[in-house]
Amino acid sequence: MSTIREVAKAAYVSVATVSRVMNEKGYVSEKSRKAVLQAIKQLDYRPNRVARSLFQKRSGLIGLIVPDITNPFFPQLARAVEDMAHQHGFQVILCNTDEQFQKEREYIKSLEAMHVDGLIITTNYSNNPNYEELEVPVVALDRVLQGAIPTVTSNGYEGGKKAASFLLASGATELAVISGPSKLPTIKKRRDGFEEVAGTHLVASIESPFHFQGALDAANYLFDHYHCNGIFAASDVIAAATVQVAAERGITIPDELQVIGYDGIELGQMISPPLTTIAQPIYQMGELAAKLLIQRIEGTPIAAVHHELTVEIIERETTKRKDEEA
Amino acid sequence: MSTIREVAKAAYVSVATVSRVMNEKGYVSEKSRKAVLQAIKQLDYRPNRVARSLFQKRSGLIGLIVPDITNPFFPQLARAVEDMAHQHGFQVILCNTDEQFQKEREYIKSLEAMHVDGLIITTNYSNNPNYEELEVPVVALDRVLQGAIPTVTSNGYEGGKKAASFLLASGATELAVISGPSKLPTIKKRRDGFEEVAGTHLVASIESPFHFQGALDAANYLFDHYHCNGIFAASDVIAAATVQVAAERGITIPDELQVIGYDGIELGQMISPPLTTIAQPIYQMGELAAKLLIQRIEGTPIAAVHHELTVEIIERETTKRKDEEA
DNA sequence: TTGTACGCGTTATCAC
DNA sequence: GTGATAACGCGTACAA
Repeated sequence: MSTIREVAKAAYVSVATVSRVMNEKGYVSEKSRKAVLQAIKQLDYRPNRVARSLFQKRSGLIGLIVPDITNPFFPQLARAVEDMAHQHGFQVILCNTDEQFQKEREYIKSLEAMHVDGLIITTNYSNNPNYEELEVPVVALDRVLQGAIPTVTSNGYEGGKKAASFLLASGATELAVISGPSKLPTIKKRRDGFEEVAGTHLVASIESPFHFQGALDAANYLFDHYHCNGIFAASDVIAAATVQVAAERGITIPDELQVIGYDGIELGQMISPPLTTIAQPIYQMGELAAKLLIQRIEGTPIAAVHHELTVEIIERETTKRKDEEA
Repeated sequence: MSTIREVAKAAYVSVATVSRVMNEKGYVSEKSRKAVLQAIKQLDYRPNRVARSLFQKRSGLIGLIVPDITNPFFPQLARAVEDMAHQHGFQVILCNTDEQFQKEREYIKSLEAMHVDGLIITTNYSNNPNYEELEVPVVALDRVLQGAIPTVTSNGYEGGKKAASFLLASGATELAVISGPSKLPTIKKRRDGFEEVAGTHLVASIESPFHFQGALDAANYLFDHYHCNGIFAASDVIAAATVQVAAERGITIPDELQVIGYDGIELGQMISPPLTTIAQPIYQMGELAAKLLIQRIEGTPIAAVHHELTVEIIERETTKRKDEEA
């Protein structure tokens, strides 16, 4: 890879002139412009972004911190962030924390040291590292952070309520919720909304980890100890596990049992029967978070508001159509 | 963030001494070492990695190029690469190309300009950009590249054969394969292996895109035009679509129809009935690719060999147990 | 054992 | 219009 100095030499001008041509700043005669352009093409010169970063204190890098990209909720989010970043000339560094505070801190230190221009954080802790004290702009995604940090989530409370109303309207009378870890505020809201509308129809409320295996256990536990005909799961993965356990036990869906998930990931369409779910606008959430972050990076003052996007029920085949209501 | 100069001042030594302490190189008296360490802690000094990169010509960055992180095969791969990279002090930059040659080239140019230390490429083209001519080490993952580039794939040919043998042994007599885009060599091998063993039992061989919607169409097409009782799908997503279409048409699995997928992604366990599949060691593939790349980066000479990992059949419920064989 | 000074590749600020 | 040159922060000869 050639340097600006080599280009300058080849074009018989100084490095300053080359720089001016590259950045279209300041005056430069048509003649030397041509010469420089020619040399650039010939040598396939591209400015060394490391050197540029050092001077400008801007790396063009964004850190994206997720618990685990393997959890099917995150790839879409990551994709949205990457797309938006790419559009604005940023690259994305991917970090998996496994929800470990220690790993998250390490990553953040490391990213700071390499002078990333901003951070998008999607992991969920109850305790918070002082993100406010970070020198780089931060946006929280699918997570509420205290302090002056912009946040993007979906309206889980509303989603929980919608799920309950829908089940009730479709003839379910005994409602249960399989929540995620309730120490996560975004998750707890889903359950709260559901329980509020479910009211006296609520027969069970249990928790499950996010991964499939754990959710299988949770579903089995639920079926062993309670009887219900309408279940709201706090994630589509948990819902998929519930559907599978029901199938194993010969419980027919949606006749004997209706199930609603939460997320709207593609998985929902892939299982049989396809899953009714409360869909978050995942891609838009990622896009918005990236957009907010980039605006902050570029200096636009952004209110540290909480953006709560609306969710929407996608009716598929784990619930009864309202007009077929029993 | 403080600089080495500030640390030097605080410790009443020169920057050289600080550097020596940081990198544990050269002699430094116990006394100044203490002082420096003290100052480092006090100022929370971490060397600016941009400046360090500029000097050392080593960025600690690895580029990971995938078609689409949203395709459920890639998150696991990405996770493995990131884990291994992290263990060795590298960070991973994620790039989605959508299989567009143009985007891939842009990304590579960009990554080169930011002086990434290496590249892992997982996209599949028939035409090849001259990766050999790149100045940075490259490793191909799930893809065969011509030239002196190390490659990691799974043994698709063997996998295809295993699928056919298994179906035959479980009583299937009319075999079909739903392949992926056959211009991808790694995919074509799966089909070739299958067809070889299927022999005269092969009744249909069609292609499908990788995404679920397209696979749904392909499966419908297959059922409309052919009759078969054993299907091998070139990916688990395609298999999931096949299972779903079969369910819609009232074809019982595995009694009337047996299905085997390829990949071994978690999705396979989540659908009903759980999918029998030819599992690639996805995580190990990512790990190996990253390991090879890092070795090359660190200067260990690595043979540009093709690593072909063995696949394994995971028997779940879309096939009949051999001992129940009809 | 320690400090000074230079180079890494770029951009911006001056003079000319 | 254009060309030296001083930063940016770090690591390392080389001199002390």
